[in-house]
Amino acid sequence: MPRVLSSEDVEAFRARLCEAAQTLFAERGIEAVTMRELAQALGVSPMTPYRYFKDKDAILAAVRAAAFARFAARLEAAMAAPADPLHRSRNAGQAYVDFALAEPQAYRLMFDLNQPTEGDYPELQGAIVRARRTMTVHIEAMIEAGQLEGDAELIGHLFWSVLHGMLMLQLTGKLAPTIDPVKLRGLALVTLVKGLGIATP
Amino acid sequence: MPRVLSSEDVEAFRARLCEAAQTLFAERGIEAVTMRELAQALGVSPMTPYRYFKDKDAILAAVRAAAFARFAARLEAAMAAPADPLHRSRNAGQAYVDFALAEPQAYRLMFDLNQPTEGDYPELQGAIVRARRTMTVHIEAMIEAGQLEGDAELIGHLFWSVLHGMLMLQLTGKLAPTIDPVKLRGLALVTLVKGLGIATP
DNA sequence: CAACATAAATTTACACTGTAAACAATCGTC
DNA sequence: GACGATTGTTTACAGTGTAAATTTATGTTG
Repeated sequence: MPRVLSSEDVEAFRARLCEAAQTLFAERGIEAVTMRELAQALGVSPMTPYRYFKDKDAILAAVRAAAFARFAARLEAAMAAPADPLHRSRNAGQAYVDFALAEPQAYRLMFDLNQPTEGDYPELQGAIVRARRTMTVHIEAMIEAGQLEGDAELIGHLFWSVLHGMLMLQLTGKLAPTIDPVKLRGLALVTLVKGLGIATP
Repeated sequence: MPRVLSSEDVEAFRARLCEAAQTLFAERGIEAVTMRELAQALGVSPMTPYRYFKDKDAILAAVRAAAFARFAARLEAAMAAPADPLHRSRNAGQAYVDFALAEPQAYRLMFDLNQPTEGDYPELQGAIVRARRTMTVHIEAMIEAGQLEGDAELIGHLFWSVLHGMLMLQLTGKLAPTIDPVKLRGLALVTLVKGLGIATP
């Protein structure tokens, strides 16, 4: 117990806690994880996390922010390959789906309606803004390349809505048993490409 | 306290409880409502609801089923007016949005990722199946009318995904401040109509 | 009609949750 | 070397969902 904690130590503990929380969430489900479990996973007494986070909601917000950061990083990585805007667009969509299906609990938490609004957590808000910008960047590129016309931000939100809607219906088990999610995503893609008038080579 | 309860009485109590739950959910938010509050709202002791529902999840499932039933009824009503299939389609989409925005807490509960899967609650499952069928019926009508080609169920799920995705992003506050939800829905409509090749008069 | 059996409702009790408040232990500073 | 502040722990509490025991009230029966 050092008398004073460097801000690096504080940040390190927070990171360790978020990591442990994320792991436990993925294992046992989010709502099944308790404060005491979390503390025990860090080998620390039940009240210690409260020295580093105001309350449980603050922990969830930090985990959400980390998830959005990973998410944005994946999208950016998927668009780093030097391809034409249309292909980058496809890669981004695929990365979006891959992330949601690889880390469903994280995706759940990111878009959980029961979580408090992000307004109270600046770090989380920043992560969301970054992810959102990442999603519109390639639309702007397509517009600049003359492959598409319209409001980039609005079109980006349309793509986002379609992806999010399909994934949520799938993750909540609302799709009919006869519906193949892959086919659905294929239909969505060709419909959007045609409907928006995106120029295909 | 009659000695034996007719099944009508049982059903009546369940209905009263669901109604009270729905009201409290809309007022104070879903997760803030407790079993004891619910019982008190019915003028009954805290354990009495357990005579009519196995546990809290069963109550939530019943409320969800009722919400899906109201939802399906709204959609059906919106499509009852004798218009051509395309207009009925528009009306259905509008009714979908109106319902979600008029009863956001109900819509939240219906598509809450934290709720147990509907497999354990046959009544709920039936309500969902009915709502889903309602959503594909007008697509089939358009195909039969020669205004559209393709798999009706798949296309229905695409419409559903777009509506659900836009609404969830809006309800979770994930839309950028510069995005007007009405504009977004307008763009979605014209894009789907054009992308799917729906014949417009 | 009185006594009982039984189903409905209540009361009590318990394990568990998040967290506030009091407490103990440890280190840099004078 | 003693002090004061800060970290971590212990204790305590109100509130949750719900299991078990208990009471209450009624339809049936001797």
